[in-house]
Amino acid sequence: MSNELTIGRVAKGTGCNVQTIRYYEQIGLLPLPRRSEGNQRLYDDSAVQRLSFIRHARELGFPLQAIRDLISLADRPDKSCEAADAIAREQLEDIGKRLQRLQALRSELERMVEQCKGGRIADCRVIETLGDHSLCETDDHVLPKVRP
Amino acid sequence: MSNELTIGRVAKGTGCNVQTIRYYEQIGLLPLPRRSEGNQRLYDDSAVQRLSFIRHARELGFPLQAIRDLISLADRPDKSCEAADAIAREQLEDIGKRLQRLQALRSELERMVEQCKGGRIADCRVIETLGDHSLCETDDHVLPKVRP
DNA sequence: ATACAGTCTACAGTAACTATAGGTTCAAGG
DNA sequence: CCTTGAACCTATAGTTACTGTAGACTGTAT
Repeated sequence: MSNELTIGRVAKGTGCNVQTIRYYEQIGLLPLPRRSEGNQRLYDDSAVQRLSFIRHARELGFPLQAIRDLISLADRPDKSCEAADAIAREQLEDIGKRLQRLQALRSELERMVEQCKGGRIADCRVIETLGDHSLCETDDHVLPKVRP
Repeated sequence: MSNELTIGRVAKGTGCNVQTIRYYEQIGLLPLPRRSEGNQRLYDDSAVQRLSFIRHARELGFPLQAIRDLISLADRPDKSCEAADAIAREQLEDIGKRLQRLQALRSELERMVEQCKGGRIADCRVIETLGDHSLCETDDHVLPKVRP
């Protein structure tokens, strides 16, 4: 069965909203879908998957340019190995930092929730946890490469 | 040592840029700092820490509203425990999902980089990795899919 | 046949910055 | 002191990534 879906079904299926899907098409992040007789967009499963990917990556805080890079890895398996490697490594570095900060924040929130069970919040250290610079790459706090 | 810093020093120290600091002040995310004779902002260490927190939380993809909530936890340790607990739990749930997705994506990128080392072109499954909805608990919008 | 929900394009509005213009402050060198 | 230039000030415009609205068209269920 070739499930062809309308934009509304795709939106429901991916958690994106309809306008966002059209926006992604407009900026070239999604390929132009085929249209029905009456000019309505019709999508297949690959579009649904790509859109899910974009949405999840955006939720993780990746900018659209990083997502474009990631997609290019998938779209161009014929790309030079060094180029793909460079993109993957750059993203990996960023992901490593995100993971560390998220884990630190989780620990801190877990500790708070645990204390809450006891009936009161003794001292809240969320700010300190995320205010800590120890996971930053350099001392002078250079912005990540995804933001040029 | 209660050193007073100019906005530029704070910007360097936190990795934010100067305009962003003024913007956060404008929208009430940062308290109004005291001013010098010549009307220039002067910050103390607590402002630096709060700003670092905001920056890291933003990098992790939290919207300013969630950050406001988190800050309110730190600012009012006398707040009702249920309210604080609710905010913390909500963020925790979100963080758990982010962590799983990031870890999945990292594994996939690591696998690709590993294949690259071997000199051959990796088959890329980044899209599938993050396209997967299995970590979405709000699966009611996910369309029927054949899964073993 | 007729509702009416869903889709279309085009454009305006929002969130969270980011950059620019045009002027003021301040610390360092002459 | 006086100058000079970097850093600061306010105000405003531009950017990214959406989100909402208006007014017309399509598709389907009674």
